[in-house]
Amino acid sequence: MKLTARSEYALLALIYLGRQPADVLVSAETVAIAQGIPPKFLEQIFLSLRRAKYLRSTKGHRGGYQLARSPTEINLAEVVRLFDGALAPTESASRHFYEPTPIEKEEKLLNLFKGIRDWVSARMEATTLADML
Amino acid sequence: MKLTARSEYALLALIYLGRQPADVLVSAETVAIAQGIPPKFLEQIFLSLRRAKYLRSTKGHRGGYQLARSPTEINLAEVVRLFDGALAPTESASRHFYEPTPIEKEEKLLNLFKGIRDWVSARMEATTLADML
DNA sequence: ATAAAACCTACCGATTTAGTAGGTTTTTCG
DNA sequence: CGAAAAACCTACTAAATCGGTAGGTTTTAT
Repeated sequence: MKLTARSEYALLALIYLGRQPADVLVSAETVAIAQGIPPKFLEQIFLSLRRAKYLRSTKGHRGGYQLARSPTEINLAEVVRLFDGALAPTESASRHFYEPTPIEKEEKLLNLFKGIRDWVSARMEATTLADML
Repeated sequence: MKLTARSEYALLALIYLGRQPADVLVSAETVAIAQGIPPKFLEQIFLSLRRAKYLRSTKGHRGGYQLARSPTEINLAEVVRLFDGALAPTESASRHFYEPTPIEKEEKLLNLFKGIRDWVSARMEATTLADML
């Protein structure tokens, strides 16, 4: 029931970048210091964010990062999923894969958790980076 | 964003016990087999559930467990918290305790997560074991 | 040429998780 | 009375995950 530091940091960094004018490049180092994130750790996170097309990067001296999409087109659910995987409160698979997993036989419990997952997903999908600026 | 096996198993076991007539004793072993839970692991879980007053136990031959409260008086939020701790999606403390943690400076983000936590809590507090039977 | 930046991969220590193991006590039943 | 069945309790452990760190390489502006 908890986010990892990775997704928290990713969100904080995206928020910071979202506040910059669209054409400005900011180094990972700068963002790290501004948001209180371990610099080398943020580098890794930015690598993932770039590969997932949330960021564009420019190499070399005076290079840096900028958002690759408008803040209104980045929803928080996607970002969190990128780092933490599914938003569901129960796995209900992976282990016990050979036979119907115990919880899956308890329909009401399963539906409760599905309902929660759906609500949380919907809530976070409806929230964009723009809402956080 | 995920429950541990402990709370899943606890819920499954409670559901099973909730389905028994109120005065029947069931051994941990029986519940374990019925719900597909590793028996010795379930023993530990039952120990916690008894200490937290969800279960009553009777020792010795023909002994076993039974619910200590009516299914309508056991809400799922409490059970999950017993094993997994708080339901909040972000810790936002513990680390960084010396200075205002980065996420706490981002009010909007923080409020989003508080809102989610509150909704999930409310939902699970409103759901009782009786609803799962 | 140098410095600043992104890029990339490997590693690592601590914590948490999901159990197992192995005993002790208590109680009922034959 | 003795055996079996049950709860009780504590310690251990193997594996995964988490939160980083380290240390290099490549690219580019100045």
